[in-house]
Amino acid sequence: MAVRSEHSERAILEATMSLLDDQSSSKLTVKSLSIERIAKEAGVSKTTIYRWWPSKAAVVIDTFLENHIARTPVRDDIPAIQALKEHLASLAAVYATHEGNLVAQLIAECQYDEKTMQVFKERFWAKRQEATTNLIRRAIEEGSIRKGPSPSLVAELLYAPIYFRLLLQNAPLEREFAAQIIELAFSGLQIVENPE
Amino acid sequence: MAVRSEHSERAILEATMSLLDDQSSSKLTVKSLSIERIAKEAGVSKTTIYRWWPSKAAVVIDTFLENHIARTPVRDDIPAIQALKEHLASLAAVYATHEGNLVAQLIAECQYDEKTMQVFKERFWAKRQEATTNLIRRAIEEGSIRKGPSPSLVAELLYAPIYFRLLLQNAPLEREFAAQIIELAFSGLQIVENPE
Amino acid sequence: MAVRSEHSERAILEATMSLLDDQSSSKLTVKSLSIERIAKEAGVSKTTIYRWWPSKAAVVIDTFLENHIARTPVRDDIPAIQALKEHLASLAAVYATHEGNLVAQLIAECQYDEKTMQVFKERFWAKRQEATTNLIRRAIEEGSIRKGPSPSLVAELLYAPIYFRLLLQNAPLEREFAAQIIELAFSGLQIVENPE
Amino acid sequence: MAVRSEHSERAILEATMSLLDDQSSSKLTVKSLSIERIAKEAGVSKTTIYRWWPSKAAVVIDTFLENHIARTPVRDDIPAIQALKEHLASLAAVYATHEGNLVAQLIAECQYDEKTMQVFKERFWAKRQEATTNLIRRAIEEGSIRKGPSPSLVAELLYAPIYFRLLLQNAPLEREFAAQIIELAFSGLQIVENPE
DNA sequence: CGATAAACGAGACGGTACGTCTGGTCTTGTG
DNA sequence: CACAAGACCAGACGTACCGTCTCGTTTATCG
Repeated sequence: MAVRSEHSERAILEATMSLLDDQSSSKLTVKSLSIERIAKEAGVSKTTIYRWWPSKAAVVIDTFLENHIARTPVRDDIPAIQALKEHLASLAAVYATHEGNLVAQLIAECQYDEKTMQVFKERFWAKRQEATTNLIRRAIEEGSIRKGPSPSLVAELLYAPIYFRLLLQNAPLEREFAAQIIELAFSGLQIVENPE
Repeated sequence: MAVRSEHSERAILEATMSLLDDQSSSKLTVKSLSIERIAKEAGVSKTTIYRWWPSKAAVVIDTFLENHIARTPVRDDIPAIQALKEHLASLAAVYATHEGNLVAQLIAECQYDEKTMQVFKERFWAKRQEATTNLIRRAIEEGSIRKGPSPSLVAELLYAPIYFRLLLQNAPLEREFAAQIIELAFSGLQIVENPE
Repeated sequence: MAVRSEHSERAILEATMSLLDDQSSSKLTVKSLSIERIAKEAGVSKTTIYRWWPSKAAVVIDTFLENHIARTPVRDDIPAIQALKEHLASLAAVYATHEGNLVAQLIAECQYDEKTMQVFKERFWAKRQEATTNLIRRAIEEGSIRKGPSPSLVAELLYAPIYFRLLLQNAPLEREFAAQIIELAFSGLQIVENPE
Repeated sequence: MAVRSEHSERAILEATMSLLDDQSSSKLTVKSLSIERIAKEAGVSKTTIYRWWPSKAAVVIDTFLENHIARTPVRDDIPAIQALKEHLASLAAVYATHEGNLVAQLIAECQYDEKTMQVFKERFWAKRQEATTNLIRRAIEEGSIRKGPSPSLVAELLYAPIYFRLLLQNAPLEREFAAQIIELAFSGLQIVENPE
């Protein structure tokens, strides 16, 4: 009834991170990150990795996702509307880097494997969704967003374009994109009757 | 001066489609679809596939993407606002089926390979983007959307949530989702000053 | 620290032998013996073969060459001259069969690949050359061959015609051919002055 | 009723020769000389080659074999014994070069294909055998070789060692080797009883 | 001379095998 | 007795040639 070796775990996560960073420069991908490479780099046997993680993606998630969440926080010490703007802008900024690639590839990995999708949703999306929905709810309470629309729907309307660009690459992800989205979503598309 | 064999091409596309459909039920993926299998199924040599398609993804794109575009048309014989609603609703409906899975996996494949992304954008996205941007432009001209915002930005705001749900699966894709998005985007999030 | 699987090795050698024998009848060749076929026949993955043998020829050598050496022995329990005669005769006899074909094809294979030649020389020729040179040396010591000529040169003079016929097929290899060669080589071509 | 295009034939033979010479330096082989490559190099279609030659080896034979025969002639304007010595020495010299490699590889090719062997024997060996047997016969008539042994057997005894070294590479082929063989074959291995 | 039949270049085709790679499982011996 | 080391099966990868097979397009007699 031996127990997970702390040393091995650390070695594996560190090796994974180091490989992902090496690849940062040379434009390589999560796909090119094999369990064999991680094992070799970590000085650990493949068996050990397979024993504790169900898939390569799970290792990657453990390696950097929490980190990623920390780097794009949803602040609750400032007005909600401001927190929203900052958060979206920081998302756009971070996703424009190699880290964005990793997230995109992680999402890609999820399309192929139900279990990975599950893990991804539990470890990443659940937290995000909760935080952002709360943020919108707060914005409504603070009077920055009108009452009525469901907070989670609003969250989707605002967040989706960021991920859309991340994954479809129809245009580069820039900081201003976040502001444009917010502005457009706030003012709406409807023609407003001339009130004069 | 020989020329592409129509027979082979048809066999390849049909075999691919048949494999993708078989896999529909058994929950297999584009990833598990190998060129060798397509070749065998089509009674064709691998060489022939490699001669005409640069990658597995390209075959898949040829197999069903045009079809997919045809099945979710952007009509120009009806008012733009109505065409927009119908188009988004049909997208949501189609992406709720196995076909949605295929598109999602295709987008996933693109995250791993620059060339595939290129092909995907040329064969799929370019058409879509043009059609939808034109649609928004027409809606503005027809007076259904206020002047001002860039048509392509509007298109992104409206389309993104559909793909967001397709890829992140944070909630099921339903027909009504399209309507909700449109309604929200039109009315906007801003608190409107009391006009009277 | 795992180690070569005895089971796999045996399976591979047996499969190879069986394929070579099947081909014996239908006049097929070492060339038509692919690594893929051996792997399939042996129920083994290609990787395993490539792991332990550098080339197809190396597998074939391991499969039958030692056997071949054993079947055409150089005896040291009888007078050297007699051992020589028997050995050459048995060589001629064996090379007249399918086994001769295999040896010829192995030598052919060597012409195309330096490494294969190396392996062949180490595993086959080194042993043969040593044994035959020693045999000649013993014959000299026993007074059956005159002192003077280098034993290895003598060995070449006697052996070469056998391989010559094996490879050039200018005439069938028959048992008597060995005796003819020996007789001719012993008596020499020189005109001997009448001594009376 | 068109007829073999002289231009194509020349182009094919020249392309083959050029490829063989290119490969001379980089230690490549007849095996690596594909019909496709010859066709491309010659600016000719594969069909044309297949129409006139039954195999790659046949092309190679046409390309350089006659040339090779011309370069190692059996002279009949000098005493047979001297012609013999010169011929064997020139064989050894030529076979020590890249040309030797080509001959060796041609002989190798013959081991795999009955038809190629046939062509090789007709185009190369028949001529050689006739010439050399005649040479020995002449040597006997001139009194340089004792009467008795069959001329063709003598020819084999003398020639075989050259080809033996060419194909087995147990030692380098040097000019002196020819002389050593002749000397040994002439003096014989027998112990000569003290005559006086 | 104009018809016609062959030889031609081009190159697509179904195949076979190559040698490499990765994934995930199984085995062995060591600390 | 958990682990590293790594052998194992499986099977896809993309490439190279094979020999066969249309395709039009020259050529070059021969009727």
